Amino acid sequence: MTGGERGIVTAASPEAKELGVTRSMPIFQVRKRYPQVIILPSDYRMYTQYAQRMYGIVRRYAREVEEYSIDECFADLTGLAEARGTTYEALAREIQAELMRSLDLSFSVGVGVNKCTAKIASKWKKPHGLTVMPRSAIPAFLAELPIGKVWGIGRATTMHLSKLGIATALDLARKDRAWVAEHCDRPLAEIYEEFQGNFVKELSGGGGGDLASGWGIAGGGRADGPASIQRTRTFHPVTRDRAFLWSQISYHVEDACMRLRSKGLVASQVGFFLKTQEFEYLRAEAMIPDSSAAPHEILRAIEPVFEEMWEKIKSWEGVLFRAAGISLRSLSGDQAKTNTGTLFAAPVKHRAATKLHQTVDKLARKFGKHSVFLGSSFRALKSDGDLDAPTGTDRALDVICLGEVR
DNA sequence: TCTGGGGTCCTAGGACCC
DNA sequence: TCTGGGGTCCTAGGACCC
Repeated sequence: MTGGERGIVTAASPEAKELGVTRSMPIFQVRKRYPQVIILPSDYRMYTQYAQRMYGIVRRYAREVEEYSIDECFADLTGLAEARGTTYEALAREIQAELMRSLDLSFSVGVGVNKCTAKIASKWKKPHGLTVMPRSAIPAFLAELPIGKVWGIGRATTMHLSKLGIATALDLARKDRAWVAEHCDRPLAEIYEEFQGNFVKELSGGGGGDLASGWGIAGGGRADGPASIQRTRTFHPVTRDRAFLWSQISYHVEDACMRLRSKGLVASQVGFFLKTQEFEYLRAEAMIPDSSAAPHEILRAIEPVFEEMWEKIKSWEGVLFRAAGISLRSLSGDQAKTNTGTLFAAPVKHRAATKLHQTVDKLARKFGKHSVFLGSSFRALKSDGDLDAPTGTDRALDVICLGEVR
């Protein structure tokens, strides 16, 4: 199983699952109850490389491939079996064999007439299963499937449906459209349509769909770039130390900006939140003047809003926080990369900032992520264990703008 | 299930306008 | 404005996924 670096299980092998290891189980519990389980840190860079190779192989067969997650993709095979004078099952088997041969990993493959049924089919037999669900066989599969196991139906919807007497996927599929219109929201209505054998959920990036595959672990990314970049972290013990919380936010902003720059993007909106001990969220948003990927500019935008939130918090006795996070939204390509900036931006200053961040990014690659950071992030890094408090042998220079440099 | 982190999409209702 | 009706846009937050 993996997740050793985080303290909870990220992914577990079939053997570990067999023993009783589940996702998000605390590592200390695994150690105690199943000492024979091998615990590894997650290696997302490696998984990402494998995922890219997986997409590449599937693309050799299908014209349309959606990179759904770090370990799954959807592929549109429409028409391909006929064109090759074979069956969809044989075609799927060929792709699966090629994946296993090239990557030396196990793959589960499902074939269906739309994404929903293909997803069900791909999970039907694991690991290295291959399941074909023709339109005529859909009801037989759905009859055995608890509604809560369907892709897109979570706890809340399961509860809602259970009150309406729906227990299996087939119970839902058997309803008529008038009933669906009355009791279901759009996502659920789409699932219903796919249960009828219709093709409703497009592959992202266009096309149609026929095959889903999945395997144990593995990093993907949308072709059209992310819609948001988030950073969050839980800390313990819980706290209501303002400086500490601000430092967490600063740290996350820096981190997210680094990611942003590595993708050549800038953000024009930022949201942040504090999560209380009781799992309640306090959220706020700010606009970033002149879309930016510079942490100090984004922090400047957040600061007054944070201040406002803090005024409220001050009056709440005994409220403690367990996590903080930020989210960069409204992302777009960095214009400064292609021209000299907007009419009203200050081009000289902007270039200077770009140069500064190129240097920061270079240092991060060379010496590690947080070799240079904003002074406001210092406390978060310290608590992180990434960094010890300054000692006699360390040097800490206070540099304007950058903060502390060690 | 005492509960991690990084994402996406949908929707109710407020703000604003005519 | 002792005051109707309807449209669009935006945002906060819910729900879900891996």
